[in-house]
Amino acid sequence: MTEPSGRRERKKAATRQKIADTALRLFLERGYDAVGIRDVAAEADVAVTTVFAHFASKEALVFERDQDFEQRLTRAVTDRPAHEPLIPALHREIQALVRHCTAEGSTPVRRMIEGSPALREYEESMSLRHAHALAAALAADPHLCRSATACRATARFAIDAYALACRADDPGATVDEVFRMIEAAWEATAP
Amino acid sequence: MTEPSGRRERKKAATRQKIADTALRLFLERGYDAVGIRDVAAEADVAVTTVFAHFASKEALVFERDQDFEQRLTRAVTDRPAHEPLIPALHREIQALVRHCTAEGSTPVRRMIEGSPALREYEESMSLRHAHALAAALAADPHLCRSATACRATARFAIDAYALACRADDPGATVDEVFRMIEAAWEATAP
DNA sequence: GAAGATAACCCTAACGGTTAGGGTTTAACA
DNA sequence: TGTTAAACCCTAACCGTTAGGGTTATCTTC
Repeated sequence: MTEPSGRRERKKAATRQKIADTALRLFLERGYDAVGIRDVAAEADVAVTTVFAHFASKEALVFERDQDFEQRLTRAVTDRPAHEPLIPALHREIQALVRHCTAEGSTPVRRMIEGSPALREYEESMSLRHAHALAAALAADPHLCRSATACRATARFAIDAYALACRADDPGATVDEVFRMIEAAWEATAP
Repeated sequence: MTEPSGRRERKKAATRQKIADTALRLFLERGYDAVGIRDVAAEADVAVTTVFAHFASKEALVFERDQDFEQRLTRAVTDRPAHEPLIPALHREIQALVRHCTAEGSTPVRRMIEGSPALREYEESMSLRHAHALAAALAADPHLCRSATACRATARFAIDAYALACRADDPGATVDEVFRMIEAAWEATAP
């Protein structure tokens, strides 16, 4: 996003990118479990320790792109036009995120994730973090006078909608249907 | 549950119990991360391979008791009195499960789980499995004519209620509040 | 009761993700 | 220009987990 100015930062970003690209390529070529961290490091021509200096775990190599997920979610709430109701704004953003995750080129990656228990678990734990962040954003919104429980539940429901839709036959329709439920649930908590 | 008849089965069950007890004791004494599988095995006086013959992973040692969770959930749906509405039955069972998980003696275990990312992740992935099973039970119920999406979403919402309540200040009230939302969401899917 | 069959267990060695420790280069900057 | 610190490297290890192959105790069948 932000252009790195110094040579050092540029080189660092290049190294990171090379590792991520190499890893994803090898994973897709040979399968996630059949590729070791040592393979990735060798192919990217860096030391194993360098891989872990850029990525917290082997699984993180796969989800490299999804860093802004959390930010997009919370901003959909905090940056929405004044007086716009919450649920439609959330609905729209989740819809967009689902489209991004079910786009044409993402299919092999999704299949890989679904095929590896470790990756599924990792994705799920990311979702938990996202739900926490979203719940905090909801609780902080001055226009929404709801209990902490209502905020936390709604945040998890929204993440559920995303998770279900990414695996559904008709992702768009799934988001819409689950958000009809979320809308009703949210209304039921009106003070 | 079922009394093992032969000596072999009794000895096997005893070994399993000894491993689980030893593990939980050591974990609580020294902290989950500070205790290795080799420590548990040595203290329980068995081989490391024996530990993994009884438990699929280190994390599974902690959740040894919660095997019937899934069965209780699905049975709350399938075995409920004819014509009893779904949501109250689910509500009641989740309430009971939460009480079980927040009971007096469970506090140190909960603190340990919350303190270890590995355990939190494992618990979350168990929850996913439970949600799958519950969704299947809902989809199979002839009295509930709802879409697969509605069943899956409701199942996840119910699991969310459990997860939120286990970590809440007032677990009972949290279950009640979230189930008011779930009730509304479920009604919104009526055909 | 003796003779297999087999379940439960043991040991050793290894694999793969991950980290600690400590060294070298190179961009950044005073 | 010299100093600092970030990025990187190597080696060796830790830890969860599994494979391979052996020993003992229980079960079963004759």
